[in-house]
Amino acid sequence: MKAILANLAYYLKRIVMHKEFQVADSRVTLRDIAREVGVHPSTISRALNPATREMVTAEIAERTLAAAERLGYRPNTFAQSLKTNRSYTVGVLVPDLTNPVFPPIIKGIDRTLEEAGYTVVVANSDNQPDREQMCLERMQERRVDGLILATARLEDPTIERCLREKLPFVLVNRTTAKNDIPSVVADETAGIKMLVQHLTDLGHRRIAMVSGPHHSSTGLWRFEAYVSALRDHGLEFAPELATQSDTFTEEDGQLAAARLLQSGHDFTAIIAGNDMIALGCLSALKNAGLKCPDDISLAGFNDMRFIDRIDPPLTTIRIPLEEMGSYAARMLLGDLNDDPSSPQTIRIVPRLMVRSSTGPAK
Amino acid sequence: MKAILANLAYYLKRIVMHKEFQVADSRVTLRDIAREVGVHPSTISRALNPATREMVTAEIAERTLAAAERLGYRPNTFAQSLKTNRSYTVGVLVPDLTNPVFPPIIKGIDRTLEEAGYTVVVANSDNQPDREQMCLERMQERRVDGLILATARLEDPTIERCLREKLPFVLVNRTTAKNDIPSVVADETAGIKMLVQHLTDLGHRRIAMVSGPHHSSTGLWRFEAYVSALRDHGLEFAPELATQSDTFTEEDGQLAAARLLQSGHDFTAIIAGNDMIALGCLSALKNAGLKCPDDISLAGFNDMRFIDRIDPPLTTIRIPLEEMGSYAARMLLGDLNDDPSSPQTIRIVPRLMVRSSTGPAK
DNA sequence: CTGAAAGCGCTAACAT
DNA sequence: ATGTTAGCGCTTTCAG
Repeated sequence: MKAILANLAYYLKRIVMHKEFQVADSRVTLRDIAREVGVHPSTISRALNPATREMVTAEIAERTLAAAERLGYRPNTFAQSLKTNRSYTVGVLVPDLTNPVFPPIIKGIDRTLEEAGYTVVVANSDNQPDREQMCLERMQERRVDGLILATARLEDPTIERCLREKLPFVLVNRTTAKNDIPSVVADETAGIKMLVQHLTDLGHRRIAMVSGPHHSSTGLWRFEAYVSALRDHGLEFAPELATQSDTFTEEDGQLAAARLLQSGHDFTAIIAGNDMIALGCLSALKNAGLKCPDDISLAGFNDMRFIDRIDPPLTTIRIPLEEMGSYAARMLLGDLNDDPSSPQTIRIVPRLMVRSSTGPAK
Repeated sequence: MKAILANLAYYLKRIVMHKEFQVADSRVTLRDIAREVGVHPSTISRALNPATREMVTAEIAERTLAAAERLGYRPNTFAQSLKTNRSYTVGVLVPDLTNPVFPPIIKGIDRTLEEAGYTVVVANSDNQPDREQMCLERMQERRVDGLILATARLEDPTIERCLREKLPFVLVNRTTAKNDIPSVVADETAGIKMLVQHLTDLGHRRIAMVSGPHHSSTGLWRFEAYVSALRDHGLEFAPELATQSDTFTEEDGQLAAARLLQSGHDFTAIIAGNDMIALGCLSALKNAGLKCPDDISLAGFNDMRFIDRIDPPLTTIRIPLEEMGSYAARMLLGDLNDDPSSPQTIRIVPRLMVRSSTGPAK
């Protein structure tokens, strides 16, 4: 009796659906396959899941797979997630998608995570801390299994929150002051050293810096590396030659460089906090009637796309961005699977790219 | 093959899923709030949903909201989606995230959809049709409510499939041959006309074109617009001056431009299918020992980021990319809400950006 | 090896 | 206005 009612309900459902969706959404469920194969839905579930497939007869497994294929079965991820409490979704938070540094990182993350069966959800914070929190909130609502943050500041409330809420997460590109969170970053010190070496080789002795904001690791550490690299070369650190850009953007880079130029101090080279800031420096130099590299040499950091096509092609430090993203993804996967061998931090060694924006000191 | 790939992803997922997972997730449910407030869970559900809030007493609504806040309640989207069959997720398919054209489009989409309560999932097809199908399959597994495709070719199996499966979707940037699908694209004809006008104003009579691949609307239509714009100016279309780049990349653009140059035909200007191809043309010109714009003028299309910083700054056609994305998102929202007033197609009028890559004809 | 049954957290039709 | 009830589709004990 019960079974009859159940069947009746089923057919009624089909009829209604036929009308509403016009076979649009062939919502095939386990039960449909079960009916086809002539076994219980839970058996179908077992047959479909490779991890439990051995529990069923080879013959049933085969017929199940065939029927699933034939009917165009697609597991309902909501039901799966509701049951297992796993979303197979990872959130990625970036400060600005239109900054060419991030797309390759995302690509690397996506590739690696996709292979592991995860879906990536990218969110743009537009460099605004409150938007960042909003994004995080949404990710939590979406019940992401983990997060990859490319937005880290040295003191970072978003990270504090992830820690507090015990969300598995890793950092990429930037890290925190304590650097105690799994992260994949470039070896900033090594990169800056290469740059200083390159410039001193060209005869530069008065090297200025327009660093990124010191609330981010890439801002502060590159600055500190600059100071110590100068010392290594027996050059004195002159505070008046060090300026800080408020953000990693062309605009603020230009402003900072303009301040530096207006100060009247002399120098023959500038190291910029990254390529974006370098672009700003270039504008400032142009406005001041200075030629690069004839009057002032200029170097950047990141080797972002197209930076070799600008005028003049920029000498910079290449970071394997896609690889960095891929590492971060693997690290997070290690986290999610409680793999203790997963490293706590990776520091990628960068490479000097010499181009035309640096030349002999005047 | 398609099915095998789809299944593979599924299996991989399942294997990992087998592992245990313990999260310190403060899983507050409706029942917890119900207990606090002293009413039935369904009342809480009604109080929490703005659309049904009027069904409950103001006092209970208030206490519910307070309790939800206090307990840190977060609705379980899986349960909601399972019940309502709505995921509030939209998929966006792009051919290449590292092409600077797409991030602004995505940004516009994201912004608009986020406001409407949707989450955006971006997938990268890397210009590979089979990867595109895989991405689509994943999106369907994720049960996206709709799709925005930036990958359209004139004849497009992915689009055919969306149509067949009755997935709500719109196109952005590119469209299909029949152009019968809701889409937001630039007015390619108007853009090319501006370019031809600009070049003829500068005295150019022999204008070549390195178009994008003719299997995409942006490739073919810009080419056709070029032919007809020449006619409008009383210039004869010379087939030997028209080359096609296999893809919208620097590399293929360079190859195509090199072919054009080696052909020995003379011309004084090149219109490139887009800015990426223009970059390739620039390389080809350089390799041929030709100076731009002194020997040959060059123009692109899209006005992508940084194209004004290259050497020489490129004359091109500006498309409001973020706006385009935003329009596409609104269009899809109209679709999802069965809004009949939602337009079927939007053609955005672009703007000529004159820079230094174009000059008087020799 | 397979079936039965429970239930993940939520919504919505129905009942009061 | 609120409670009751019945699932959404799946996984996973527990029986047999």
